[in-house]
Amino acid sequence: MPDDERLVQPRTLRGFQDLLPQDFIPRKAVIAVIEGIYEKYGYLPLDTPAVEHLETLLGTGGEETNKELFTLETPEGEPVALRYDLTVGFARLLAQYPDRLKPPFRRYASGPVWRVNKPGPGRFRQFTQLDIDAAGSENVALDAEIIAIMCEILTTLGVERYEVRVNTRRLMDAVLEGCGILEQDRQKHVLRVVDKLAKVGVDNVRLELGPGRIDESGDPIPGVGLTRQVVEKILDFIAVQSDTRAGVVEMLRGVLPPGEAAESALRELEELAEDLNALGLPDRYVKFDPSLARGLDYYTGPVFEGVLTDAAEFGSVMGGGRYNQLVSRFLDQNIPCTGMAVGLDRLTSALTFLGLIPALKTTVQVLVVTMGKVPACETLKLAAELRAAGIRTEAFFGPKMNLKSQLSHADRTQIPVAVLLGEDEVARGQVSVKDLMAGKKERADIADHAAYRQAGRVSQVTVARQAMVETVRKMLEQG
RNA sequence: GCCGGGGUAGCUCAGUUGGUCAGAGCGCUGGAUUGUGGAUCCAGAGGUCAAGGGUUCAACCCCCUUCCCCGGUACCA
Repeated sequence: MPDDERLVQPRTLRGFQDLLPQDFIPRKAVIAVIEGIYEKYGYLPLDTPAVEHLETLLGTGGEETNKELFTLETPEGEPVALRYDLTVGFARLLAQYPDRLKPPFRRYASGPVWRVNKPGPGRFRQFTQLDIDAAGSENVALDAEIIAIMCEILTTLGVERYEVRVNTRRLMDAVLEGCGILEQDRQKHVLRVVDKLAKVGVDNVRLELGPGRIDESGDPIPGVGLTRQVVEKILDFIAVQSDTRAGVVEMLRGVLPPGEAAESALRELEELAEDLNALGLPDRYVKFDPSLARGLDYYTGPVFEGVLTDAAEFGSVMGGGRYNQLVSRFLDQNIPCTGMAVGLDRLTSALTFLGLIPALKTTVQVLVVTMGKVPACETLKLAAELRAAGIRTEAFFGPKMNLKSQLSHADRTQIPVAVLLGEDEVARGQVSVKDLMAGKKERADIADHAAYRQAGRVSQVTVARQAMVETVRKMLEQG
């Protein structure tokens, strides 16, 4: 490392990541699949700014001062912040253009969001969400469709074993109300604890709902402080599980407190079950799970979350829910909405882990290389011809123009085909077309270097210029 | 935030009761090989041992402070 004070140390911010071609190429493929499915379900693309007024993100009273916000100041001194999801911007949009975005309205949006958290595995301060939202109806048929989208995404990406967990906030609301827990803070606390069930187990949840516990590191975790009786009631509720959605509904009847809130929550769940059946979503993929809570507290109805069974350590890779009150932050009249976002960074990490994403280092199909004194304009002409035929082509121009470094470049980046142009070829109006993948395979067993070089021209043909595009195309098809 | 483990070459790491301890592998560059990728062999470049302070005749090593990274936990509208 040069000891030079003028040099800036190259580095990224804590929780931010660079994506090199080998990371970004597979990622783009995933994005294309997901956005294609969004459009298939009638969602329209749009975009909103990364920066919003602080009050847009916080709500007017500034009631919640959230430490996860990346706050900034404009040059004019206005308090602003980076968006922490794409949903709030959508709600703002609905309120801002009531004449142009008339409900029902569906849109998808993709892009980076920012949260000030402690980075962990698959967890960053800047991460990318692919979001859909549907506005203008309270009908849970919309929620069912979104769940269908979640399934279709995972199926299309080749995931064989996954689970979309579904619940509705109204069930837990009814349980809490039945237990006499009415304060919002305590309700939120209970939801947080319940949501940890799968992670920490029922015994720890019992402790955290009651007196609290000491975790493995010796750190005390304060409990909600509920009585034993109430804790058991809640545990009975979240312990409900069944292989079928109908089974869960049936069991819930037994444990829910009597009353209108519980009745209507159950009716909502039943309706959702019917819609999910109508969409042909099997019980083994879409499950009702009363312990599912999710962090955001703008949710008011159904909530959902997708997990890859064989990559569960990556956490949920997509999730969402219904938020019927959020737009009323910006508008007198209320517009009910529901939505879902895919966490792209986690999803691609998990897919890579499962071996479902091919590790591509390049999108280049052909490298044009030269031997001897071949003028650059000859190279450019060849490359242009290949591109005109729709072939992704890189013309090699590097610090060293010897053949070894040119072919090494192709080998390193896994470019499948090379077009070789030497002085001989130029003189005869020919080119050499080389199948690099086949050549690699054929020479793999050669140990002696001289023999290796000798065999250099295997899997290589010399053809007339006019036949170049056709020859390249055939080679690419075979590969 | 809290608990624990770390920061030595581009990467992964070794190192010493404190005294030729500035090291290895991989990678990189050059050569063997001026029109054929890989492997091999040879050579070479690359370090203020995270930063600052302290103890000592002597510190990469011990102590203090700060920063950063990793794991767990908390938090995540």
